[in-house]
Amino acid sequence: MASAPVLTPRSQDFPRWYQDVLAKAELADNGPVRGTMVIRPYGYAIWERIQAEIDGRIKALGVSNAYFPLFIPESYLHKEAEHVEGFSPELAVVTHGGGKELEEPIVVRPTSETVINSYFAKWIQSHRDLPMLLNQWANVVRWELRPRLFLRTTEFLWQEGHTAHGTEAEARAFALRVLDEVYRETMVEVLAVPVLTGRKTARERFAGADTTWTCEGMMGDGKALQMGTSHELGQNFARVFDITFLDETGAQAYAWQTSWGASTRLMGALVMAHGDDAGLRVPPRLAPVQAVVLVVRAEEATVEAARRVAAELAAAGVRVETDDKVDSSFGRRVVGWELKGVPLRVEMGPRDLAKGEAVLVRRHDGTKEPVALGALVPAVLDALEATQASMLEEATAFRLDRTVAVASVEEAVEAAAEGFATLPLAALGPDGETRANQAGVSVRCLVGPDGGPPAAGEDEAALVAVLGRAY
RNA sequence: CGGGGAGUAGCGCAGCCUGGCAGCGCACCUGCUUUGGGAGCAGGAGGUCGCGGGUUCAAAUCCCGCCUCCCCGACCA
Repeated sequence: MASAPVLTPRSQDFPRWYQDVLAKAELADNGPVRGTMVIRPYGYAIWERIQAEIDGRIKALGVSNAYFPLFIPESYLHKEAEHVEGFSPELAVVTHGGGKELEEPIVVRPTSETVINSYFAKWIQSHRDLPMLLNQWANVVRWELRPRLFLRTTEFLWQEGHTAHGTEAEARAFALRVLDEVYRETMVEVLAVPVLTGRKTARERFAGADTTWTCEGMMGDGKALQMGTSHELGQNFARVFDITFLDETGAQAYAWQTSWGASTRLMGALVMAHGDDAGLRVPPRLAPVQAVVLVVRAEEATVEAARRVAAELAAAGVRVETDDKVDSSFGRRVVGWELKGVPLRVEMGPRDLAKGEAVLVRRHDGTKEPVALGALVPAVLDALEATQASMLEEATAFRLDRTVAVASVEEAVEAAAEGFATLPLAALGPDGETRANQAGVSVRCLVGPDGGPPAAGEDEAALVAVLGRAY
């Protein structure tokens, strides 16, 4: 029974396909105010899983969660020159409260360096107070010119980590640990997105940072997405917020700081890195629902058997749901679960039961296999593992296939139409970045000769620039 | 902010040129038959035609002004 495609085909119109997926997988809707977003229950369930994975890794580094206010005195933003310059154009400012005009305008946080550091100044007195390692889960507001659900919304959810250290070396090491052990690991191991990690150029780095480290993913259309950043703030904020401490020798010193964040943009990355023409595909380690037990027909024995199977799977640690909504047709329900990207379906009908089997269907590649009921639990566990691995392999192969080593900016611009271009930093030259930018291509990050983040003291001439079009 | 599209039922659209009962597909409700890849038939419900003004006996349609959304670009997590 042929029918119209469920979604706009990805190859036909990628942005349209993206929006179709968000709508039909019930991830998000536009909010009533331009650029705002409603995250629907299924989308939020995925976000909560992302949060849990990131939060656990943050805490493993010894960081504690805290919460700072949404409102920031405007004057705070002005203390750090580059910071205010970077964020001023996109601030939402509150000028009235309680029916009266405010004496000092209040800014809705675009990020929280300023408030948090004003408290760090209070809390840090001695080298014994260091390192101070805090994180908060919060919403922030940036008045973006061109909003796009999950990728660039006026209000978005994220975590922002803020730390203070006694030495530059310690701060740098911490920023890099976050980049690797929190972000890269979550993105690669959980989201199955093989991100590149590297350093931002001066032009691309965070407003107020000395160095910005980034995770860059390749989306299904070959464009790059910045999925998380970790900044070395040097002593820039310490100087303006007066974060000083007495070191072991009794000398007064400014703290060295980092900040780092990852946001609901990761939801966009998930869709664009793994989605296909049938909808979303969620990697098993991330999926809020890893398997759905699908009752084909409404027969009592089938429903009972399905419930039993679901209970066994749940007992084995699988996040499982039972679909016995047989007042919808089988085909409709299948399409619904495919749109949502649930990794596995266990289909159970009277024919299967007669044989003592169920049909195990993998969303990742569409393969179906009959499995004896007694062997279902291990089969599901295996299929989840295999799917996770295949998704990462597939995304990695895609990125490699779309990455070209080039020798000039012109070649890089050409290659960026399809994906990434790698260009020796020496060949980029002093004005190469500008020329690439004019062609709609940016330097996503600088990597060392081995492809990872450049090591401390690495010869700049040996670095490689990764260029691409970006979201 | 520059360029390009579009606002008509929950979603997708036709109608507009040439003014004359506001329509189609999907979704929704009821009933029956169905259910192994978006079921079929029958009967229903649902509308400030983006907003404001103007022309006219009469405006979704013509005129003026405004607003919003989407896509491409510059900015960004």
